Amino acid sequence: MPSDSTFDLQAFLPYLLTQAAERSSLEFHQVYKDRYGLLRTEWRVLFHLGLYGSMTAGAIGTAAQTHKTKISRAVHRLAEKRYITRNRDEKDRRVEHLDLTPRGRSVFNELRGIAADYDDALNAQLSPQELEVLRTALRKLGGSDGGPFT
Amino acid sequence: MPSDSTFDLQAFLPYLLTQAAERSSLEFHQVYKDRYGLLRTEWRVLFHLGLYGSMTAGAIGTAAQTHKTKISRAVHRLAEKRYITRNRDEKDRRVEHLDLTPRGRSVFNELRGIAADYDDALNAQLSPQELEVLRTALRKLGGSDGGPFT
DNA sequence: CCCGGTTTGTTGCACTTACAACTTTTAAGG
DNA sequence: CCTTAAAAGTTGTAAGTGCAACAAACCGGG
Repeated sequence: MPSDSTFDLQAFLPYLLTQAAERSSLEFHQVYKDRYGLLRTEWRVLFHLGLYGSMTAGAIGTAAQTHKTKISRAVHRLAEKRYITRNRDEKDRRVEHLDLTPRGRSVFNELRGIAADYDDALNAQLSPQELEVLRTALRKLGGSDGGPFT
Repeated sequence: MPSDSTFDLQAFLPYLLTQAAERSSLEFHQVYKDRYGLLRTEWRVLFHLGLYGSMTAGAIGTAAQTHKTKISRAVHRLAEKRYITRNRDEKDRRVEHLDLTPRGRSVFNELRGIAADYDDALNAQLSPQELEVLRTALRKLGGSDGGPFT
């Protein structure tokens, strides 16, 4: 016998968000996984370096809201694949500056194109107004600042 | 040196969705994990049974768009914890009908209350109009029907 | 009735992840 | 200086996940 309350799973934001996130990531995930053997965090590191240039592991972790152990292992594998280089900072030798190799940049460029196309396909499902509101709302919910959390 | 294109990670829907989903699930996840030792899929199974009554593993998997192996393992653990019962269908003995035990229902009731409160806190971050559009958009993106996929 | 094909669900294994503990380096105080 | 604390990453281990292979039950035609 079902519940007697009015709680609606189909209106519960964390549930809806997770469903939409998983579904919308799936196809693109398949591409970078099948073609380059990349995991999600590796893709994220690659894209941060490709879009924003040289960064440290910590900076990427902060920007992507990803735990440092995940970043650490992603960096390790990307370096193993020769997609990035790691250079110790001479001033602060705890830190390494990460950069794409030519090979890494070429992978990034290809994936960026695919991502852009894929994003277009997703966006086509929604009206421009919906998209605008959606992005604003997602930034509020996903941002590292404010909110009912902390 | 950063990219020369206009691709914007902060506007890429799968990225925004994943960030918002992870962040918005985190606190509630912590509750059902710490208080009842439940994993996400176990919570989902519990909520489906609590809200919609007796279901089979397959039906839950379809409704929640979750792979059958995850459902299978979640069901196993929920039964182990005595939160649900499993009853073979006499007509089709491949199938089991799953139901909450009194204990399971009590856990569900408590979590449902917490979820409702939590949802309120999330909703308070957005205007009613934003919420309306957001839910509509998320259902389009997360639904198992239509879309640019398949 | 029985053989191949489907459906429902489970399991083995390789792989990924989370969490805490750890190393190395830097910074701050006395 | 020397001690203690903090910051940046790394690693060990237990646990969860994905994928493919599997068993069991059903279904339909010959």
